[in-house]
Amino acid sequence: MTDPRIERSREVILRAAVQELAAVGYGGVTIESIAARAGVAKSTIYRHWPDKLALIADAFETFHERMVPDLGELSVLESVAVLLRHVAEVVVDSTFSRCIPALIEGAERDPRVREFHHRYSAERREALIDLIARGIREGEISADVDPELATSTLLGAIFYRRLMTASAFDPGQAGQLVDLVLSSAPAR
Amino acid sequence: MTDPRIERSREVILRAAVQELAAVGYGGVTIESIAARAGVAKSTIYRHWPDKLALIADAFETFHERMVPDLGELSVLESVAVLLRHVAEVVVDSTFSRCIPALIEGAERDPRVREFHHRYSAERREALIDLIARGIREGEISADVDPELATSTLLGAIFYRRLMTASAFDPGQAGQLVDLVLSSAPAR
DNA sequence: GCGCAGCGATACGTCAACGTTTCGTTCTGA
DNA sequence: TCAGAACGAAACGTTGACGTATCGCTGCGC
Repeated sequence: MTDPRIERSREVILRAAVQELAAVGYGGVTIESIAARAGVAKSTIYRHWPDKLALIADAFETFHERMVPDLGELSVLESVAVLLRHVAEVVVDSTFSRCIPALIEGAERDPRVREFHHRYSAERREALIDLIARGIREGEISADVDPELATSTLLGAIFYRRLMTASAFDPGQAGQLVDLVLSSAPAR
Repeated sequence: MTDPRIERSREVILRAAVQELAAVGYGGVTIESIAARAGVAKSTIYRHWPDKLALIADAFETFHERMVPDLGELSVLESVAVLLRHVAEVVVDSTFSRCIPALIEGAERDPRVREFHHRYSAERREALIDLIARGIREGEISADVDPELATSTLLGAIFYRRLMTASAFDPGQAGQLVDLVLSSAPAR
């Protein structure tokens, strides 16, 4: 059998790494601070990961929250609202949310960070694009709506408020947001 | 008179600081790299600013682009489209744009950065909120539209694409975006 | 219970950036 | 022209983080 201490160490270190990322940002993370938070010797970390980025990437891969909730038998518009509300709740306050600025900045400078930042972002986006496309096929949403643009618009509202302003998006506004963007009969 | 060398040094250093910020990010900026880029001795920088953050803040204050273009006698919807197109152009590609991730990350960790990040963001937002409110008063936009929410939505679409995805918002889509969000007659 | 592998503690060398200081040079205003 | 201010160049001490290495100890599998 494989030594259970290995898995236990890995887990506590990965968790500590995500918390550190959320707390001090991508540029601020330190192997030593992660070790301290995890209650682990620095050497133990270097036994499992070659360097800092590998650890951070691994940690994020392990602990990022999949922002796509289970949608039951709801209508498309209701599903979109539920999904957006869920995204908003995560974005407004969660460990993951506090990692986002770190990821954005990291993605700007490091191709490896960029790769998984965009990958996880795309995962959320595609769920929504598919949903809206279905809504159009089923006649619930106007065919004038571009699913891709609408998705950027819906998610954008939530992330914009979190990243660029002092007041976060209120998850209770999710329905109102859906109405604004999707329940429309374009004038032109 | 005051020595002209002072102003000349300040200017070339501030410009170099913004360029460095755009190039390597908030966490990556180095006094020495700024000095090198500016063609100036490190001691000269410390003669004018007490520390790194003071310099960065000053530089950004000096060189950030005001993303609010002059709007002539256009209709409200046309004005919004022009404004969004301008924002998109700046966000897609500009020195300022490359500073945004750095600002977001900086704002997350440092209250002073947060203060001016939010301030400049609010400047853009308020111009748009006022415009939309005017559109509602003049009957060009449905009274069901919440100007604040619509603004976050419009700007959000642009920033979201820049910060979270691999493909930036196409400024040519500005009109389509306005149609989607504002040219609506809500179904409910 | 034995041997080994994983761990904690700790010390170490390296490096990069900080911010300071010094000193000779050059530019400026009076 | 001349005193003083600003600057460039360079050296310096300090700090903090990196990543490495050593060495007992302890818990694991067999």
